[in-house]
Amino acid sequence: MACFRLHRNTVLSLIFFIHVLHHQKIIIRVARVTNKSNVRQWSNSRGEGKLFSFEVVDESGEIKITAFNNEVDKFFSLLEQGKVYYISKATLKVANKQYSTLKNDYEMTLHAHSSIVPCEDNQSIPTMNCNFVQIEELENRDKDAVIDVIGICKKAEDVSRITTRNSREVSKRALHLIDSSGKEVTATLWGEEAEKFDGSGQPVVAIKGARLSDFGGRSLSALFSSTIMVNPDIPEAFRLRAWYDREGYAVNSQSLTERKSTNSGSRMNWKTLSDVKNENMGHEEKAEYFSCLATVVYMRKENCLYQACPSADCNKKVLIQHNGLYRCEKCNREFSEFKYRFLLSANLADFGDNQWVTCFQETAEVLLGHSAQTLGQLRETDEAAFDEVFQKANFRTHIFKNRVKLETYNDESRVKVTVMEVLPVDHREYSRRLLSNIRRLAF
DNA sequence: CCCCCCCC
Repeated sequence: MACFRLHRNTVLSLIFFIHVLHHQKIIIRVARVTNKSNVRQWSNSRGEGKLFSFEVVDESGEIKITAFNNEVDKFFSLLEQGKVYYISKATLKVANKQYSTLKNDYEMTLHAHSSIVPCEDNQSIPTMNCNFVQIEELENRDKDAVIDVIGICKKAEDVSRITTRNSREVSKRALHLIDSSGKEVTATLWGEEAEKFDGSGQPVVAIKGARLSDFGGRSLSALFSSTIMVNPDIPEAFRLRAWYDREGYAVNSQSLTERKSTNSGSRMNWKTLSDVKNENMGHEEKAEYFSCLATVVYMRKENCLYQACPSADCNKKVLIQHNGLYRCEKCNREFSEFKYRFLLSANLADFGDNQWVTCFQETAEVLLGHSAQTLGQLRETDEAAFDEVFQKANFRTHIFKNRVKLETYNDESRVKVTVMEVLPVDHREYSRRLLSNIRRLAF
């Protein structure tokens, strides 16, 4: 075991120790705690216990240090984020890069003989190695990049509880950060960080080590290893504060994170029309869903409307009787009136293929821009105007959310595509998706 | 000795 006695004025760095004292008990002169986790319990086949970890920085770099069980009791309350300590006799081991975003191939573990002593004389120790990326620039960074960001928290959403895929409950809170690029991004905090965050007074928020996600276009998510600083004592924060109070508050900022996430998120199962055929979508027992960007190239206007039962939740086709009344088989009633409903066959095309689809009431109304009732009356009164509605709706491009299912008529099976929703094309989001496809294909 | 990084 190596034991180094250091002079106060001897600057020995983390890097130095790593080279000299690999796999030995080591001493760090002084280092600042930049991030400190909560105490966490673990339990697995090898046993159970508790731990916490923290990260320290000195002039040479940064390293993660983990404390288990007794060392948790001994050191957890002593260590404070931002403060400087003498740390000695920790064990060095190779870091598992899979779980670390720190720029260090090693990490350290505290043990029974480790000692941590606060250091008051700490002017020379860097506060944090932040490399802030302008919010505007996030647009050009790769998904999953871990970046440092600083911005004014223009708005903090309320904390909420969500259930994860692994059915764990966790708190989350979304922050809307804006910086002097005039761009805005949503950053999500988790757990205790989400619960204790106070956004009053639109503070400067710096997040070191946030993960860039492509949700809603571009958004950020805090990791366990992220450090969240509110109104940090750094020049960037002062500059932002001054900018915001002088002019930034009035900027009509544009967010990189789309507000409406339903039509841009990864939930959408994007397909081209040829994908739908090549992948034999809808051939399974249960229906499949896909979204596509496509252009309407033809609509069968002849049979686009039918006369439906006028009762509230019945859309059954009615038949005119000899007595001039309309009969609904489902309701077993006759009515003097009917209501028009859409059942529109349309042919959609994208760059590679085309596809017949069926649009019922709501989706047909979006495509044609008129209610079934209006169009039904128009057909009766002004055929030219009726035709014009179709002329105008044709060759329009939309996003279509569809359902595909195999249907059988007279022993003949064919795949039927029903449009569930028609959405406007968000060209920014669409371009981003194309770019991300290109990136993916480039691998 | 942990290693969870989440949700829309």
